[in-house]
Amino acid sequence: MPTLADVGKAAGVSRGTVSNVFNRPELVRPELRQRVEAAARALGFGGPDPKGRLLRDGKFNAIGFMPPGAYAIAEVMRSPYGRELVLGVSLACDEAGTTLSLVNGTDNTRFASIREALVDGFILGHSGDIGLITSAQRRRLPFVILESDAGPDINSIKIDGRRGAVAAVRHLTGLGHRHFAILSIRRTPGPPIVHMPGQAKRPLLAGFSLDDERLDGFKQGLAEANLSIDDVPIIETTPGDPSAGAIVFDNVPEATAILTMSDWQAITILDEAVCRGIEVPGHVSVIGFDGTAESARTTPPLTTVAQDVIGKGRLAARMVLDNQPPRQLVLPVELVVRASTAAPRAKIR
Amino acid sequence: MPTLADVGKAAGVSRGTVSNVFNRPELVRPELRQRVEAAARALGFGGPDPKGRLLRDGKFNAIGFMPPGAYAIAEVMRSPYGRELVLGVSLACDEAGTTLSLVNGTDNTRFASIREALVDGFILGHSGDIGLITSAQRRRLPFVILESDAGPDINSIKIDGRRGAVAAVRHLTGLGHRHFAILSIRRTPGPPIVHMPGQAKRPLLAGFSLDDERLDGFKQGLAEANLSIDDVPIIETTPGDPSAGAIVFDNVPEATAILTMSDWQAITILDEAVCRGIEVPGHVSVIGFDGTAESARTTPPLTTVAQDVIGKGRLAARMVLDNQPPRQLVLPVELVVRASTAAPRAKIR
DNA sequence: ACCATTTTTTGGAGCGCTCCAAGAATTTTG
DNA sequence: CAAAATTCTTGGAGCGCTCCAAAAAATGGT
Repeated sequence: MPTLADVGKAAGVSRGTVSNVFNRPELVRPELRQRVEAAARALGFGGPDPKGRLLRDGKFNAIGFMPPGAYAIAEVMRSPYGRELVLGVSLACDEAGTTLSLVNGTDNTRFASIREALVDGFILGHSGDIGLITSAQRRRLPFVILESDAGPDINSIKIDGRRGAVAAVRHLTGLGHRHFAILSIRRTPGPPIVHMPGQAKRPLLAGFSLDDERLDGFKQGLAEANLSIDDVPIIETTPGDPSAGAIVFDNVPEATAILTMSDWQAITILDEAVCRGIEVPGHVSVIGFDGTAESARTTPPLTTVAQDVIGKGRLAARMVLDNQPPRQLVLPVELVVRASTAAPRAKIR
Repeated sequence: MPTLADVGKAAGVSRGTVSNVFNRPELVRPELRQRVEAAARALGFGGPDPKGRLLRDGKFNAIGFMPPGAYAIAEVMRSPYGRELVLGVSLACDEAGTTLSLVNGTDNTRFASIREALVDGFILGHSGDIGLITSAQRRRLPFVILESDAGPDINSIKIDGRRGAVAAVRHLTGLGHRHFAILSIRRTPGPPIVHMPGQAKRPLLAGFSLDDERLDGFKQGLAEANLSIDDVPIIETTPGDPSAGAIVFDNVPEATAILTMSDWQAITILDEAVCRGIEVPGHVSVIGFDGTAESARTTPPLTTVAQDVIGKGRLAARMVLDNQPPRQLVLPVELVVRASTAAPRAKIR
């Protein structure tokens, strides 16, 4: 690979002049410029190597997005929520002329990824892993963490998940539902976990604030209707697990209403319901979370706890781009009632 | 920002030793190591700055994805096709432990972006702009261009658009359709362009091989049914233009079948049809392109010319990651018949 | 033709790091 | 206990570039 110096030698000029030819051509005499350009062409030199500039200037002109939990970029791109989040981030990046790096973080390489990412700041998908946060702090770059309580010194953005969860339950109990199932999120790879009532270790307050908060909201909503969350089966699946629907229907056939943690999960339920000839909302009501574009297009359209995912992504990007003093934002949610919920009519089957 | 040298000074050791503490801790005596670590902590040094390493090693460990045409990252993320493409790329990146940089390329900054992207290779979304390709070649990095004929020296991957287009038309003429409208892609920002039959400059062979090829396929398919593409109105809209449906219905009310260049466009038509009370496929048949996941979820589900978008993205990433001698791949397409096409029944209105 | 300006070109300094050969310290061996 | 072997630590070199102050060349005015 030829360098500026090589081209300079070939053209009989100095390193600095060649640099000028490429970066501030107006500074160099046209005749000389042409000679240099010819030399560059002859050597197959395609412009100054960004590595050198980088070291000099110290700016990557990029922000990094690190997938939530232990998941990979591809899993983010698969999820409706993840896609909208990335879309929002990319919107802000487009505006700022910044590159968006989707930083890969597999379990063991995650910390290294944070240490080494070629970015000027980053966005951490939610994660209960405190190590990640300290890793990020060490890097001394602006960053923001999503859907995680990380204290007052750290940029964070989250939605009011508790309120959303309460609203979801109120809507359903208001419709007359008394038999629920909750589809929660399993944060580690693996098959679904079924927590039936009465079992010892129920997944409340497991350390992931996103889920905790929503479960707590469900609990509160149920309590308002004199129901106890302890009587409600809770099933945890990884976000896109296609078997979620089957597990729920198999384990909780008596449920007339299913609360989920994401539209994606709700869609899984809908799909399985179609397979089994279970009518939604005839036999069972299903409620999503996030209010992604997909939720409006399902059959039937999903009732869901909507948030502005795109706006959140954009805001997150702006936060790291602007590098202001840390703020903790809590964004509102809104229950969007569509056609996947109705008064209970009949038991399944 | 403290550097290795600063930490070294503070701990009374050399730069090199500090580097070893962070990169090959087993080489340095535990006692010394701890002293260095303490010094690092005291100075708030969070590990060697990647910039330095980068210059030394010369590998970014990242590949860049540059949006097709003149569009921005956000526009890619909005389009069903773009999302699946990026998903495919990210799949390969996950496997390779590589970062995926979504490189921003607005019109004028695009060439600079290619020159400066901090990547080891890149994927160019399709583009008729030959300048981009030479730009990419100058950079001397492995790259692949999508949906573009770029000659034998350049990695390229495309689908067999012509065959797909022919299949789409055959399907519709076989159903008895004689009145078509074509929704094509406008490559420059701006409002839709309507080309009615008999007008001078029709958009055939405009220089963008993706569109050209498909239009050519439509032409061939129509010819097989003794129809001429010169009698078919062609409307060009930017990929996500929501007004596409309205423009088509307003300008070509007699069409019983609408051919599009993407599922996204077809979905636009479907949406507008709902607004106007036009039945699909009762009043008009609509056919998509790409076979994205979305196409299966519309109402009615779309008949579409399917390709393996995710596979294509993955393949593209592998190509630049592997850096083999240039290849030109043409991937197959398959007509997927769903419910958005049927025999013509009645004129609209 | 000469000096004062203005325009061009130059090359040193330094960005932060890792590699590596060589030197220093320590441990082992005879 | 000295010499040999081993383990640690060091600091120069160099990655490719841009900035900048200073030198060189060109230009203009008299």
